[in-house]
Amino acid sequence: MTIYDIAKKCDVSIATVSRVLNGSDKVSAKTKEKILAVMKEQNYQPNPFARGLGLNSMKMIGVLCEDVSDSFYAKAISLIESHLRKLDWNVILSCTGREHEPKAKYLQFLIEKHVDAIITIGTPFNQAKDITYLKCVANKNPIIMVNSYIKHDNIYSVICNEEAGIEDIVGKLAAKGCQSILYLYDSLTYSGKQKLAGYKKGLVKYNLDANPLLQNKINRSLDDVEKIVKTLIDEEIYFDAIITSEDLLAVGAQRAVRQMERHMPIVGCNNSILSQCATPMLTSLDNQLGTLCKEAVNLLTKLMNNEEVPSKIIFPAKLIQKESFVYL
Amino acid sequence: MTIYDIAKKCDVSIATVSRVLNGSDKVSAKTKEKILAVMKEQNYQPNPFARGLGLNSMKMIGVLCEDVSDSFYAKAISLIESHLRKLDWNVILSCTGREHEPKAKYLQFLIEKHVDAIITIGTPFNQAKDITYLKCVANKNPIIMVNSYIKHDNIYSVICNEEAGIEDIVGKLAAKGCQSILYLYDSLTYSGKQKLAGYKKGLVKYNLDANPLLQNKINRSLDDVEKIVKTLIDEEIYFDAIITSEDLLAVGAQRAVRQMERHMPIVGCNNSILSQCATPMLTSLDNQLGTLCKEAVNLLTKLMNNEEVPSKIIFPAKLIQKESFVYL
DNA sequence: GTGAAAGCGCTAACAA
DNA sequence: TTGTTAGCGCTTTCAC
Repeated sequence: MTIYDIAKKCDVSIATVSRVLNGSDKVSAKTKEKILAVMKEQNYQPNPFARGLGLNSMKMIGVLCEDVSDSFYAKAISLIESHLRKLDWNVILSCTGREHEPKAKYLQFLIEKHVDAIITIGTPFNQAKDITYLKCVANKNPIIMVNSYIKHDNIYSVICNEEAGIEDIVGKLAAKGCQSILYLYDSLTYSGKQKLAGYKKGLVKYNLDANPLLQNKINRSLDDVEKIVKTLIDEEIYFDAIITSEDLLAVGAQRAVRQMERHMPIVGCNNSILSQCATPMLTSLDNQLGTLCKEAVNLLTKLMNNEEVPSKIIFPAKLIQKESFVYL
Repeated sequence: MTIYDIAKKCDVSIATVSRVLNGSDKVSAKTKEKILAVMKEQNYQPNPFARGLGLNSMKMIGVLCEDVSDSFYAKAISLIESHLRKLDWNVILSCTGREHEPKAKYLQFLIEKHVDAIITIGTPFNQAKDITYLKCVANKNPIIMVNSYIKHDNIYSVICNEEAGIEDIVGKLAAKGCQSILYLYDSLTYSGKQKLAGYKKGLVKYNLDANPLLQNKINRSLDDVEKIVKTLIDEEIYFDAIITSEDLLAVGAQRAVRQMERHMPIVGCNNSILSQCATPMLTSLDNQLGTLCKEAVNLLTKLMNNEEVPSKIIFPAKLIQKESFVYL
């Protein structure tokens, strides 16, 4: 079933059929109606490749992240996909994995498919070469980064002010009387850097213990985080509160602390389901992923309509206090 | 930069260029080399739409599930994407959501894009109309179901024998002396039905308490599961072990049980990260998702090569015993 | 408001 | 081994 068949059945030219297909107003109501009826009757579906050839678009958006199986990215993709779907856009997925290797190729895969735009979640690109390639891609395709930022033409960012969020938490903990806050993080993505910066700023601002042993970069693993917390306690490094860059780390930290029969406020980040599965439930900094993703799609829509859009949109983070904040 | 430009620069015809593009062996080494060199120099990339038009394929696989933000589906998509990526296939995503409404349209979206095949994860389609449409689609496009089963030509299933897995757990609990096992589940997907059947079979086989009040269908929500468990205890419905169809439910169940100061073995399903985040860590039935996804892609590859493949592949489930199994 | 026809960039059958 | 050419199914310009 092609446009020719429809045209023949309607006694019109393919041009006219094409016009109704593309919603042109230069078709008489009667003709349009007839054509639509036949299309429906024949269950006609335009060939997307042929359409793509002509329009140079198949209405596909490339979505790129490190790892969909991470609950944070998964949530983001879920939100983005559902928003895009409503607007008749399709999502084509590309995951780089967490290995430290060149990742430009994952962008390349999307470019090869001629996606209309690219949305990145988090910071899939960290190496200089990859970032150079990303900028190069941006010259042709709009790129929207959710929770990451690179200054360049045609790259747009929707981010959460996690720096201020963490700094604020430090302040709240200081107000509770905490002096030595342990900070555990697993990576220095854009978001990771913000949070670390917020922690450091907070230490200065509230005049807290700046012992460098209280800042630890570790693997994102329950075992590893439990081990380090226990070691620190064994070695009598004093701390009276914990902030982690990720809920999973907070889960492990809390478990270790309780096994060592200690009590202290513990705060994670992302406000994920993991924070609810821990006992007691973990207080967590919500980076407003829902808002970010919605705005990312919104921004994309505007870009496609050639409207002016800001290159950076920042939302505040929000502390979700749960059980793990009351212990001291 | 098109195939014509490359041809001109190489002083050959577009046919020859096309041949090297498609790895034909009917090109002299010298010509091939020259063409490849120019392609690289010009950074030529074939237009995927034009290619799609000719080959009727853009090497895209539609992946369909209810909800990527669910950790089980997220993991599956992650695995499938990475396997397909290695084979140069792209994933285009379609999520139906969990609302009870017609879902055929989400399949339709993929069909409209002329994907080469469809992989479903879990049971996105449950209503008769949707299943009819799915079967209809199968007449044109191969469909591979991960952890679901529909008998029909061109629909292939890769599943885990969760029925036997659950039945086995019931046996293990009986051996521990449990008499009344509470079973909590949230949905009757294919997998959900298998597990429930396994539970029931187990009750019969091991001659356990068949009180229907011990089988509860509930929402997938921590709050709801906690509520029901507490209510049952309050109402003095006796049970001395819990099995849930999902780790999340087990997390909530365990929390409720402990809050009521009871101890009993608790077992979840999916062996997800959630089971590790709970304290104590939850024993869980692993449905071998990694194996299923790998086999699904493997099967797909064979289908694309017109090799014979079985319509149903079954792997055994595996009980991962963690802390929550030792209490009694 | 409608039609004829020229692309879009590629594949593949057929010729040479 | 290579080239010529006719599609693939659609969009769009230009006439009418």
